[in-house]
Amino acid sequence: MSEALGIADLAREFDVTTRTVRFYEDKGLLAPAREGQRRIYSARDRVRLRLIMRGKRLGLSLDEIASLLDLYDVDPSEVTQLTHFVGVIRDRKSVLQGQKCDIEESLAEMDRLEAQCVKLLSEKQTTS
Amino acid sequence: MSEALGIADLAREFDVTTRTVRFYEDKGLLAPAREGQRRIYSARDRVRLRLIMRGKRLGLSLDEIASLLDLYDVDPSEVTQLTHFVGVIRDRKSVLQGQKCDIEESLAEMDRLEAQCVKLLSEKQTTS
DNA sequence: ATCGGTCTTTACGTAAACGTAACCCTCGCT
DNA sequence: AGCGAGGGTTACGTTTACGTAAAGACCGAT
Repeated sequence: MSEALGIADLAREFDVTTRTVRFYEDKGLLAPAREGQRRIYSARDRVRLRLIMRGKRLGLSLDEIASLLDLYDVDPSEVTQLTHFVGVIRDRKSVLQGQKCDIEESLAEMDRLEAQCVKLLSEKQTTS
Repeated sequence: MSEALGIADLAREFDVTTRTVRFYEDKGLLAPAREGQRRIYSARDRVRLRLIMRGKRLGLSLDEIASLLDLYDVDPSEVTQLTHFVGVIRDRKSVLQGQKCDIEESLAEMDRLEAQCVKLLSEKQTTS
C-alpha cells in the first residue's frame, strides 16, 4: 500500500530517462527522500516533475523552471518574498500572454497554409 | 529609396547580434543577396527573421524552425511535397494546441498564486 | 554462492546556439 | 597617407541539457 516509487517508475511515467531525473535533482529541481541510498519519490515530487515537463514544452530553461517552482513554495510569512513573487508572477504572466499571441498567429498561418495546400491538391485531382 | 539594409540594420531591428544573423545564414535559415562581399537583406529576409524569432519564443530549435520555414516556400506543382506538408502542418497544429493548453493552465495557476500572494500581503497590512 | 536486475556515484562526451577573438578588406573622411 | 567604422571569414570557447560508459552496492531468485 505504501506505493513507494523508485526512479525507474517515475522516469517511465513521464517518459524520460533516469539520467534526466537525476540531473534535475542535481539542478535542485527535485529533492526526493532517501531510503538508504535509493531515491524515493513522493506525490509532491511527481507534481514538480509535471511542472518541469510543462515548462520544457513551453521552451523554458531549467534555471527558469527552477525559479518558477519556487513560486509554489512561498513562505507566507516573508513579506519581502511575497512582494517579490508578485512581481515574478506578473512578469511570467506577460510572457505567457506573449506566447499565447505567437501561438494564435502561428495557428492562423498554419490554417491558411493547410487550406492553400488542400486547395492546390484538389485542383491537381480534378485536372488529372 | 532603395533602402538596401545591411546586417547591422537588420540585427538592430530584431535586437540580435550580427553574429546571430550570420549564424542563421550558416544554418540555411537566411540567404541574403550579396553586393560584392556584403550581405543585403530584402523584405523577404526580414519576414523570415520575424518567423525565426517567433519560433524561438515558442521554444523551437533552429532545425525545427528551418523545416517550418520550408512551409512558406511550397512548390505548388509538387504533389508529393504538398501532401507531405499537409502532414507537417497538422502535426505542427497539434503541437501548438498542446502548447496553448499548457499556457492556459500556467496562466490560471499564476492568477491563483498572485491572488494568494496579494491576499497574504493584505492580511499582513491590516494586522500591522 | 552467484547471477541478473536495479540502483548508486563519478566522469567524460556531445549537440545546439551562439560569444569572442584574431585578422583581413574597404570605404569615407581629414 | 592614415585612420576609424563597419563588414567579412575562420576558429576556438562556453553554456545547457542531457547521453553514455565505468565501476561498485544491494537484493531476491536459483
